[in-house]
Amino acid sequence: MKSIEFGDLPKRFDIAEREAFWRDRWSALGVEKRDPEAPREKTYVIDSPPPTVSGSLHIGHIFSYTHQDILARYKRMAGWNVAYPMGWDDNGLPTERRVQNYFGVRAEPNVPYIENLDVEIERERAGLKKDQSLVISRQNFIEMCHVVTEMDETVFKDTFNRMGYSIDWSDEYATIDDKSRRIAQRSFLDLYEKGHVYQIEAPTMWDVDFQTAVAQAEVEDRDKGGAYHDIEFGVFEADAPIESFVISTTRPELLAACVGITAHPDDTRFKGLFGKHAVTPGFMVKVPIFPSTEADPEKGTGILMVCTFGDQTDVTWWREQNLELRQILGRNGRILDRTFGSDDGWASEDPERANANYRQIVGKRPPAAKSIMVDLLRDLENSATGNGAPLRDEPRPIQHPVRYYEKGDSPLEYLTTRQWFVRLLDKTDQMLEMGRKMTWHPEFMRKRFENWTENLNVDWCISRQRYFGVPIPVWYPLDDQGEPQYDGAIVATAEMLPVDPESATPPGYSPDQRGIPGGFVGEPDIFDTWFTSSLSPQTVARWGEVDDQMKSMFPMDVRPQGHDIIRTWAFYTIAKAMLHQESVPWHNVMLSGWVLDPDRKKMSKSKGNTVTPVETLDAYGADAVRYWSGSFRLGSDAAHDEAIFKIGGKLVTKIYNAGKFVLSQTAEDGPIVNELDRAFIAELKELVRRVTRAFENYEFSVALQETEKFFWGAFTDNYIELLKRRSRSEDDIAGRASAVAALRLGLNVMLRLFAPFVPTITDEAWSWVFAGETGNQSIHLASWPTVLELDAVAPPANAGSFQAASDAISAVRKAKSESGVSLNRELLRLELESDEQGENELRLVVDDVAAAGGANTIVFTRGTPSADWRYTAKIEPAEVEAKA
RNA sequence: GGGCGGUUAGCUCAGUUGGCUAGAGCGCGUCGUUGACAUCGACGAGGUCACAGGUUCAAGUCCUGUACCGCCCA
Repeated sequence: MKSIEFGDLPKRFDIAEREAFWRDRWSALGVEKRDPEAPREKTYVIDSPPPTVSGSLHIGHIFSYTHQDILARYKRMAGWNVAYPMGWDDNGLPTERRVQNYFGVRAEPNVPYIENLDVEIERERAGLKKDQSLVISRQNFIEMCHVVTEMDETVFKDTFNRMGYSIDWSDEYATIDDKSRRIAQRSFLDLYEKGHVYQIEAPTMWDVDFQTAVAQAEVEDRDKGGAYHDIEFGVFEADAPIESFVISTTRPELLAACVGITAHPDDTRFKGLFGKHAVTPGFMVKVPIFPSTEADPEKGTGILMVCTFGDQTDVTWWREQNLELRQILGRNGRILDRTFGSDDGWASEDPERANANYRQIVGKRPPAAKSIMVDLLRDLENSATGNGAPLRDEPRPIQHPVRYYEKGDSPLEYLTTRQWFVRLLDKTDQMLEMGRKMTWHPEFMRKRFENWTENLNVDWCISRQRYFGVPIPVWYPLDDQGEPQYDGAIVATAEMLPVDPESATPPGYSPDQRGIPGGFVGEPDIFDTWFTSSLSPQTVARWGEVDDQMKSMFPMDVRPQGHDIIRTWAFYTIAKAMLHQESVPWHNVMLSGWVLDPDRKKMSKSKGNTVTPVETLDAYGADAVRYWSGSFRLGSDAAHDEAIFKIGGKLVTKIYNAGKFVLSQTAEDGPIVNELDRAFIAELKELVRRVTRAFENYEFSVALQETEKFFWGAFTDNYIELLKRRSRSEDDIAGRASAVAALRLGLNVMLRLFAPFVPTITDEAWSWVFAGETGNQSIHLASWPTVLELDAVAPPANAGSFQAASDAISAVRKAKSESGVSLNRELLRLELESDEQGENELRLVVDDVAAAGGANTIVFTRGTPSADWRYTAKIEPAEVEAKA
């Protein structure tokens, strides 16, 4: 029997040094490697989230990534060929913003490309001040995005490695790399062929700062202060005012864009107006008055103006009532230069006055335009009726929800632009069906997916007017006037991918035809970043590539992710798999909660309450941080609690010390024969059963808790203590062999149960003896403990033996503690009071109890157990051995 | 306004399909400790399981309602 010399191991476990050692060792042993040749049914595929590369990881990332690594390590030990890839989501606005801030640059079209651009030199040349941005070409900008994402990826990778994540880096990808771009464009081609995408020029939600369209999923409501402005309109018949009414609006700056008036059909106050025309004050524009059930009689004055466009209902009314389009807001969020009385849709009863007023707001942003409009409406000259100033009262402040792009700082506007969409509204039933085919952990998260799907009201807008992303692989022919023919879109062919239509030439054209009449023009837009990241399963499985592995990897087994991106990442991924493969993308979805600060607030950079993982890692080590993460249920939010890192650290120390102790015990080889040892193994068997079941149900925190409880309680506090004498006995050779064998088996099994949570300390302890015994160089290459494996040990004569011994030794400790006798003092005689059953149960293991209690003899007396005890130990002061 | 989750010891959280006396860690108190472990051990105190009804032989657990906290959506 190989054992260790206790003194050979350091007194303390050097966490930082050993974690570094084991990271290298795992990678040398290829612990994380999958076998690409293994069949699908032996493979367990994790669709791990590619983190957004936009600066730094925070502790919330670590929390959820740890959950998936715990799963990966468990599945690997349980015999699966685990595919655990990692990607980087470097597309999109977060990266662009970071580049803007990091380098102090801004991209604009029609700026020449500079080779080997040195920002500092160019800034100096342009004479820019600190807060001014250097304007650069799109291509230079994209190059900088690559530089920044590579930098960030290195940092992220370091942290992931320090956490001991068993990521298979041979499956690494980035959403901007060639393969991802090819697969994203392939996705578009497939959707185009199947008729699932379309482009349309229509009002869409628009962020005026980023100057791009946004999708429903990226919109959030924010409660903002605003004000109702009561404005009088005239009602005209035969070009003369016959009556008037007052509307309430929070956006008087859109008055020039007013194209209609509406009120609820049952509203008796306004019933007589329907079918007539109103005239707007200030601009004297005639607009129809129509009924609509969408109008809320309780809101404002009950009658309101319809503008192009104030909100989503304006869009609906505009469409349904076939109203004029009078768009006054430009893509940059400023009021456009328009002329009343000039062409169609801009008629006015008094063009001169309209234009005089309008000129005052041209070029302004909505807030400035608003205050100018309010002043204009205080002017009686601008009344449509001659009844006095159109603004009837001072503005009335209110709080109301305003729609924002989640990453934006200005309210969203509705602008008519041409955008590409994926048709999803007609497929919500199929989406719900897909949702039901998957198991959600925890189950209630399915509801969030269903709610979102049921409430979807716009198709998925996938085009973005940005730079750093995957180009939409499309060109448009130019007619004789050089105008793009959008209906004749030319889609790239499969062989061309990945392709940038801004530089590549479409089939059937020559490069010199770009931009000239009769030639072509490339689509300048890129995809929504979710369009690419929603293909993570297809990307990892190399869908459509020469080394396509869809058959051995798809559908995947599990998608781990945060619950905040169910409506985006989960939703779109399910949509893509449905549209492309007519399948679910995975069988399980596993949702981690958030990390809250100790005041129960969500950690975020803006609040300044974030904790960086690196400082936590430095303080406690990876195993302790993993312990913290593993102790929370899926889906539930976790407080960032220093105390739990400390407990994790204590567990690491305890495993180290218990391991050292157990493996330094020596004995002849021999079977596990003693009653107490067999009873202990029987308990261990039950533990293995429970922990395995918990893992299979994705209940990692239960698995950890069960193992931990057994380890501290049954194993270290009781079993080891009960065996201390026998495991060193000089005369009970068989008993000693049995004790040491059972101790080792117990340690061996528990190390494996702990391994997914605390991979370093368990592998360290494993390496001392078990690695050599089993031939498994790492515990992470060893197999998961099974009940079958423990069946080799015969069952105890009495199933209650271990419990009885534990209860009895507790009673002895209690008695010693209460009579102030130190625990290791010898007793000449120990009296144990119990009922008959208690005595019988203890008879088989009484020697171990006596040894552990330091009692020379145990005498049983009869008593009736109460709720609190089965055994009562009685110690006479005279029977305590004097101190040596 | 709709949906979801939570409310258990001073704190952070467990509590499987309803079933003996509601658990753990931290904190607190007392005691102990030089042959695994001071990053320690033992023992102890501490809970009307948010509230009100109901189902049941039996409810922290199931049902109904209420309150508060949080999240998602409108």
